[in-house]
Amino acid sequence: MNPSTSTESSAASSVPEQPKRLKLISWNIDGRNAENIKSRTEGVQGVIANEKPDIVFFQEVIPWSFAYLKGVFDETYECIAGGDAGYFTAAMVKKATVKLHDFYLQPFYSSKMGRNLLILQTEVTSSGIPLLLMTSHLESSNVEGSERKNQLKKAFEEMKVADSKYTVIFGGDMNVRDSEIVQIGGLPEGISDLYEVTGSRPECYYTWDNARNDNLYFPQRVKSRFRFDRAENRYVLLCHWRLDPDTVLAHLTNHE
Amino acid sequence: MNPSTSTESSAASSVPEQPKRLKLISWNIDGRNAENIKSRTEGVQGVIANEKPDIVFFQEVIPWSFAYLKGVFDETYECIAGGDAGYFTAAMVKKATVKLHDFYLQPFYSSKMGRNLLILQTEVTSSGIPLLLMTSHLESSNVEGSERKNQLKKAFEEMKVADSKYTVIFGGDMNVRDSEIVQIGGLPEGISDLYEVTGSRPECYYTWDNARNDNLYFPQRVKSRFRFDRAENRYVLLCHWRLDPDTVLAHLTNHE
DNA sequence: CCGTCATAG
DNA sequence: CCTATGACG
Ligand SMILES: [Mg+2]
Ligand SMILES: [Mg+2]
Repeated sequence: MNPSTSTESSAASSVPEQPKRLKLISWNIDGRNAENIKSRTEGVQGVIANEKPDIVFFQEVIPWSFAYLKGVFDETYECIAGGDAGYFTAAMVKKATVKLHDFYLQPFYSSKMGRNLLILQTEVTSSGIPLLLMTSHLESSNVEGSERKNQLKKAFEEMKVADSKYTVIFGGDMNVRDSEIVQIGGLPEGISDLYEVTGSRPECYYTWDNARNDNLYFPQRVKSRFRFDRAENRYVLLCHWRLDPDTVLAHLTNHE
Repeated sequence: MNPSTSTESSAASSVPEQPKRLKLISWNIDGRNAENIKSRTEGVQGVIANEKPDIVFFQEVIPWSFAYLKGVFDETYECIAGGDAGYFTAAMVKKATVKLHDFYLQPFYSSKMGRNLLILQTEVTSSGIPLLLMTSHLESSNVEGSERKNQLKKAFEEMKVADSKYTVIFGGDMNVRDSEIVQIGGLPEGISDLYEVTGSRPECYYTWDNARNDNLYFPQRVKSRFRFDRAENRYVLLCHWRLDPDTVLAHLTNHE
């Protein structure tokens, strides 16, 4: 059991006075699956408590698990939910290091699954660096590729039009295939993928691996795996990232 | 009603003494549809008689229509069938201009639809230019993309390994999407697409258009269209092609 | 939230 | 030989 994307950043050399690091975790905690939801959520709590990330992006929290995690972390983190029924995204920012100024939702109007974009306007407290945080759980399943590509384009558009003061981080469960990125014309100018900019290390590639995670069982001879969970970055000042392969264990997220 | 791909070539300038032109037609004549099969096949006959192509690639001939067309054109064309049951491909080469030396089939072993590759070893009579002609009707339907891509790769391989004396033309109903070409890594080095090398004229793009051809009716609000029919070329001497938009009318092939 | 297949529109 | 949906492995 592990979050699917865990990264750390350091500030660019133009702000050398305090090489501040930020730790980011993105994690689909499989709220669509009721099985062991209590113990799995306790496991999530344990990882967050150990890792002490500055920023957390969740997908598939449910009302119960959001209340639980907010109950645990309310003193140390701002906890923001992207919905209040079914399953939805959430974001947590560590009060000690990141100042939350505002947050809002951008709906995906043609989503059949109630998906949206959760956006937080924040600031790195120590340096004053403005940070726009975005997370989403894009339309699931291969057959919804067309809707998903539209959602991804809208998210990229949101990154591009953000105030130029912001370093923008868009991370989450994008359910996206590499071929779909090609089909929408690749990443827009100025936006980079954290897996790629950290050297495309093979051990960090798969974030959803049906051979390593039995949370969802499909009776296939050859198991499927994808890089569904990603983080895209429009950087202004924060730019050195490191991807942690141990916490990129294939959505290991879902299962305890 | 029109063939989907009609092209003419002229010899490269290195053989200037006789700027020989060749006319090629590729045409899926919709033998999977029994409706009006007789009158539609007579329509095919009429177009071939008018256009007098040097080379014809057919897909979806059936035993009856092959016998009919061979009966009509046997004196002026070599008529080769790629099968003898159900529906299959066929090729015709005009005896007056193209010499047929041999022909053979390459099976697609994992085809669920009995598809294969029909290959003719020929020679342009006037110039002696060796010409390898290949046609196929690659696996149909969107969901068979994986099988179809394998078939296409095998066909490209066949083009690449052909004796270097040959100019190779592979034309037919490839049922292929542009994205699938990208997924197999694009056209191999040395192979070019006749639509592209003739300037990618938009009026020649769609060869299967459900809005312009009611042979197959689907109750969709927005009709689909694709460039299913293509011709790929590994040229040695023949290299100047012209695509005829009037005969590229969207598989108009199928319907009279 | 996989890949494959069948069916309806 | 389209797209959308749902069942099944
Ligand atoms: Mg899930
Ligand atoms: Mg057909």
